[in-house]
Amino acid sequence: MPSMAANNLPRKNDTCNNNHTQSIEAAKGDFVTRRQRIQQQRKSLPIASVEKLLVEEVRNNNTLIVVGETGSGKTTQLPQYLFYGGFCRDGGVIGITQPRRVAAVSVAKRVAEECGVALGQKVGYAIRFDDMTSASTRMKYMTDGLLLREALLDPCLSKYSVIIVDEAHERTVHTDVLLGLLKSVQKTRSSVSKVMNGHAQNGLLMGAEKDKSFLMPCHGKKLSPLKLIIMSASLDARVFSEYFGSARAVHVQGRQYPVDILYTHQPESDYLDAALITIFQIHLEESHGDILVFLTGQEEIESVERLVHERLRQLPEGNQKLLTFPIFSSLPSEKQMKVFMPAPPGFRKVILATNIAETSVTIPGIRYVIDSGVVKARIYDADAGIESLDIVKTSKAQALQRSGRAGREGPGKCYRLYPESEFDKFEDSTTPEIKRCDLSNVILQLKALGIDDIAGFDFIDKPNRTAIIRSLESLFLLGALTEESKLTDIVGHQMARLPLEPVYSKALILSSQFNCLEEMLIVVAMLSVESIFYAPREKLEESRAALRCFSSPEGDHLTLLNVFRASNEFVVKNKLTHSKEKAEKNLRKWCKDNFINSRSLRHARDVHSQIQRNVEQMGLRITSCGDDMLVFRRCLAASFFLNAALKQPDGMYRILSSGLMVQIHPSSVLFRSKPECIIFDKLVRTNNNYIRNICRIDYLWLPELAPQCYGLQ
DNA sequence: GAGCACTGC
Repeated sequence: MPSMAANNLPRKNDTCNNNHTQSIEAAKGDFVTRRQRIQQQRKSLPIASVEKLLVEEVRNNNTLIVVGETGSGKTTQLPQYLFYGGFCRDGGVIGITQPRRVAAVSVAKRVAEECGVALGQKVGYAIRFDDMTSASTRMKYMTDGLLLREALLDPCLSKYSVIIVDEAHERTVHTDVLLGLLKSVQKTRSSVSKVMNGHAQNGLLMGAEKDKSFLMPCHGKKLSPLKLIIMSASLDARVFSEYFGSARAVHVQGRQYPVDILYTHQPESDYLDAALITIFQIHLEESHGDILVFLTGQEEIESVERLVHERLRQLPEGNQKLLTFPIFSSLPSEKQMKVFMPAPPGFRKVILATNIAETSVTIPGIRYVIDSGVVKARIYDADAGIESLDIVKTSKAQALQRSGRAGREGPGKCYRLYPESEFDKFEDSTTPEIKRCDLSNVILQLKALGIDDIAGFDFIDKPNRTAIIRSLESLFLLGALTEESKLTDIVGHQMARLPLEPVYSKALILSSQFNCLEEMLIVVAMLSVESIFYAPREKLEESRAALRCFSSPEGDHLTLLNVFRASNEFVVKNKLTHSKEKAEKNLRKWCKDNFINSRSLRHARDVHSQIQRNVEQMGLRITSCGDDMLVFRRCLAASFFLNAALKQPDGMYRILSSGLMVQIHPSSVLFRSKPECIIFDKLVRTNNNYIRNICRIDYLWLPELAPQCYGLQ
């Protein structure tokens, strides 16, 4: 194989440096020892002892549950075992799904290195905006959401011989939908291959009669049965095993150092104060090692940070060697990166984190964990149709995950700020997301896959019936579904194809008729990402002044449009005179000066180019309304009519479709001016019912533009 | 007068 020779040579960024001072021979030597070291590490992983068993189990069973704790090596090793076990013969691909992008990328990189191949060849990854795969890719790491999207184009997932769903215990909405889909695909593919193998040549696919929708695209193709592996870190494999018809489960040992769990004797009335006391108790009495504190949000993190600094000043100078680092998702990435820097000699780090540090971010050097026992979680009230962020108790699994963060590099200690009796009352695991979110998108996807009976779909956990009905109604009002709840011919299919929330897709489709698709692409991209503006407490005034430069009296949508256009102008100018790297660096500086989160803006620019390609492929005409913002606002009203609200005498707003009383969020540019009639993007209940991203509209537009909702009866 | 965490062709 010609590629083998190339694969044995060191690659860029590997061991060969670019200035040619190192001889090829020396580089080869380094490379060999590095390869040997990797092979040794692989062999010492707990999973290595069961390689043969696992390959046999997969060969003999179509579905297998693999339970492996942290450090077992399951994610990196199992795909390689199966590859060398012959599961990619005939060109089949092993797909491995992850709930998070970073995991898909970093694991793929590691496995490519272990295999000694360039990333994107035998081993690759695919995530939104970034596809590192090729025709020769046989082990493909990806996000579970991406595989769901792939299923829209190829409902039988025909290129995959094996699909491994990793981190299934997290039970994200994507994982749950994927499990249902895979179960169905597996059934279909078994029946197709049985037929193809000559059991019944009369064309009647009896066993799969129920799954008609999946059969059609598979029909006529010779497909091998799909091997399915569900990997979970939870100790309880029963749920998955039962769901897949008593599938076999294999347990693989983890590799974790012991963590001492300490509880309080009494319940703490104030966990922030308890956290503070515990931080200093560890700092003054325990040996070296960094501290990770789990809190619920930015506000708590910032207040604990202030309190630590205050108390530190009261200590003798020798005891002041303690540094705090906050980390939460909306923190700009430069600041997030600081948690990874080792503390200066003699100093101890305290990391104050949200649950971002539970799974998404692994910080080295942690020996002590302080667990508040609470988390801010999304709750969905299906009856009222409101999402809220509530502080709730963690589950047992979550508490275990948190304490595990202390035992990654050596024995550790976890201080739970609650009594053991309290822990015993925690739920075993966190409620699956599908039971606590809006289902419009899930339903649209399933409908596009030909699954019409949503309530009858074989979910591992059935979503709330009211939530299903509510979403069906709103999809009907948006024109995606017919009265019989079938996907509508053009609009419904177009909406399912766009990787956006249904109401945003609707806005894009409508805007091409209103001649403002250019503006809507920008606004939808900006609404799709995390908060664009960054307002640190210590620079509140400056950040407000920066926002005023962009703000529009018509509302937040047009303000976002102004930000995107200003940034784009800056980018275009910069591209002419600077290298790509320099231009990107300059854009980050521009963002910082304007109190804009550069990560969010970059994300919005990625979404923008993706959905621009999408609408072009659909044949929509991209035209601009120029300065005629009235047209644009009318288009917003025609799309977001379910989110229209009227001002009340007391300054509150009443949502016309539900009657719910809400307030404009203080971050809105219309917080003070309070127009008579508005549409909003999102409603989230925190301390109040807050609506975010507001645009001024005319009340009289509603019966004209959304007669299905506001028409005269 | 205030922002859990992820994610998508």
